[in-house]
Amino acid sequence: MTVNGSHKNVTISDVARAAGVSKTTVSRYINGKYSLMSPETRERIAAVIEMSHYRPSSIAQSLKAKQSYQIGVVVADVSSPFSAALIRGIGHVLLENNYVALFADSKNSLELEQRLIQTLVSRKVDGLIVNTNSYYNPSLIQLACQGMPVVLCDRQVSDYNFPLVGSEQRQPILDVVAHLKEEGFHTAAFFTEEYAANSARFTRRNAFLEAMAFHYPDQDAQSLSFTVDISDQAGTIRAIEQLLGRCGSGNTPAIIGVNNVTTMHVVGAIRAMGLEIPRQVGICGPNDWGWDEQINWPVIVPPGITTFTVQSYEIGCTVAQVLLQRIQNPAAEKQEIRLPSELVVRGSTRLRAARV
Amino acid sequence: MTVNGSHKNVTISDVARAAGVSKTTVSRYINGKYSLMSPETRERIAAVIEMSHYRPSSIAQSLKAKQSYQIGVVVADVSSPFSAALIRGIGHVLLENNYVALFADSKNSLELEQRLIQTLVSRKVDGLIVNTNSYYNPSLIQLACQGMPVVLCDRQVSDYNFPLVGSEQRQPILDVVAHLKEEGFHTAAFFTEEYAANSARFTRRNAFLEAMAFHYPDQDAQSLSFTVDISDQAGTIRAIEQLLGRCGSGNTPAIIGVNNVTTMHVVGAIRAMGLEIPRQVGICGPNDWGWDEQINWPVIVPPGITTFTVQSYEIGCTVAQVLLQRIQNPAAEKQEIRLPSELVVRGSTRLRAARV
DNA sequence: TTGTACGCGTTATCAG
DNA sequence: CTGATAACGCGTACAA
Repeated sequence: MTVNGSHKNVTISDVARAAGVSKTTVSRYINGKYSLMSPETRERIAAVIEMSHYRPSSIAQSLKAKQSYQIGVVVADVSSPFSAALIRGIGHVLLENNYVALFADSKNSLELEQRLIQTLVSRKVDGLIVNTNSYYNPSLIQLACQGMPVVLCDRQVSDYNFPLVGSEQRQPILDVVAHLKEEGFHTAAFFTEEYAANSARFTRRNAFLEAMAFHYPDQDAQSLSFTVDISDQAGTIRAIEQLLGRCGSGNTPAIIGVNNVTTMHVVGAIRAMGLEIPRQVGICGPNDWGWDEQINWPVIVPPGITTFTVQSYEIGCTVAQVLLQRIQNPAAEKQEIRLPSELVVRGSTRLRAARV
Repeated sequence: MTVNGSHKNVTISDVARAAGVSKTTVSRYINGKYSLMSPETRERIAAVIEMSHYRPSSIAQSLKAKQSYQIGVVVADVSSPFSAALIRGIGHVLLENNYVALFADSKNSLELEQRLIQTLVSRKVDGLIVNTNSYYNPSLIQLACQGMPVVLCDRQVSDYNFPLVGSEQRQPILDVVAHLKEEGFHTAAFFTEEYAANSARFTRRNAFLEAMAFHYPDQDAQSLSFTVDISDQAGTIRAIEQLLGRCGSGNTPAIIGVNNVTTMHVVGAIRAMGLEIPRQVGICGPNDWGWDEQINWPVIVPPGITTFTVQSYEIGCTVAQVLLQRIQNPAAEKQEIRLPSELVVRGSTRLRAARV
């Protein structure tokens, strides 16, 4: 049928010629305006399209329509489970609406993020979903001011009212600290990556401070917040040692990880130290995996890791929907949507049971 | 591309008019042909572009150039670690070459895969990277015959010689069975998802059979290959019980998972049964995580899971490079590239040490 | 050194 | 019911 590689792309004109009609009619056929042509022409066009494998060029369509039907999606880290579930949700909604996603991974770098956004903008995406790397982000604000529909994911930016979809940040932390107190942990500690430029981490940390003031009023919460580097296990081990030293023997602290990756990093450090969970130290954190994931690490890692859920897949669906709405109606009021979280208690914080 | 009333999109004509030159000259400026204009005009154009935030429309450019500089990437399952690392690799190489990726997730469904590919094709992607769901895939073959550059990822398709980049399948399985024999496991078993339509799983299974014939010639390898459903833990538990029953008490079998997800699923089942690893049962499998991942589950899950590495990130880089080459030179010889694998022994198969 | 005119594939407008 | 024709934004022979 077709000859080597060099197969010319069949266009609407080719179809028109072959069917003996005009481009206009073919265009009408493509757009389903069958009432504007006789059944015979319709048949004829259908046959030609079938045989030639003709597909309209969405590039030309975009040029004409001034819409690309493409959405730019910039995530901070594809390798995080949060991003994976997010991408699925976004992809699902976009596909249903005949949009396509241009995904890009900013590798936790603001510089790369900006470069990628530039690229996507010049690709004429109709809108942008950004899981940004920086709370201070003038270039993103400028973009929005120029009329680009932007919806943020999980992380807010200062000095501009972006629409945002993310998970609830404060309540789950309050819940988890209450739970730790109830289980009899001597104190709670918060292990976070650099949080200054990351609104999600920042907010969680503040919630931790707030919860500590309530449940552990005699503790100095500030000094129980440790900033760690997930590529430096030795440093994390030192932090844990410091925490244990402060509690004194016989007293068990619990660690809250700021996110999934950090929590797992801390688990690794605890295991490297040979500590017993939860008798010597408790551990818990958010669970970014989407609900349908097969590798459910909090269950698999003994004795089961206590988590609070993050509905990453649903966040993806929602953020895509919000963006599409915004594209249709840019004047709509900007909303900030927070999906609820749920505490799932597992062995890693069941201190009372472990003491029996 | 959005025109939100406030800010019309500035085109090359606008720039030309504002700078008092013709579109041609502006076009030349954009494409860096500075030798074709006087320094003054160059300055003037630069100024206008700067002030107007003009960016050439890559849609119009694509229409003209008959190249979209877009690559379609269809993965079988974004939520698998393999895909995440793969996407990173692909994205990295494409960005460096001024290409952009249209990522799509086929959710392990051939039907969805085909639909997605249709979408991508009508988007006029310059090429396609596919981690396909089916070994029998006429529609993909047809596409290739029509001249679309296609490079496969890890999974081959029958009856057509596609270029492919993936990991080595046979050798690591042979190595791992040899290792199990050496550690004194009574037998090895292979736990796989449906493998008939998946060349990677099929090949690994065959390698298992081959290795068994060599290292465990007295065992019936066929019946030691279990097909499991990762959404059915009860079924997997039954399979493990059957395996244990066959070995008899005092004899320890080891399980090889066909892929990362299956291996973790089996670990979950083993834990649910309360079995001790590796004393009562050994477990190992491939590790799809990219080298730079932070959540390194084989290390974190006690007693450490023996794996053979899959260089997912590098596979992504390579597959993108191969595709770009193919786009440049469609007549080039088709190659099948297999990246090597390495056995990493951890506690989950250290039977001798566990018996001491 | 700069500009004119046309075409890329599609759709909307208007005229039969 | 059908079809010419003009855009959409850009690149490029071909002039000047």
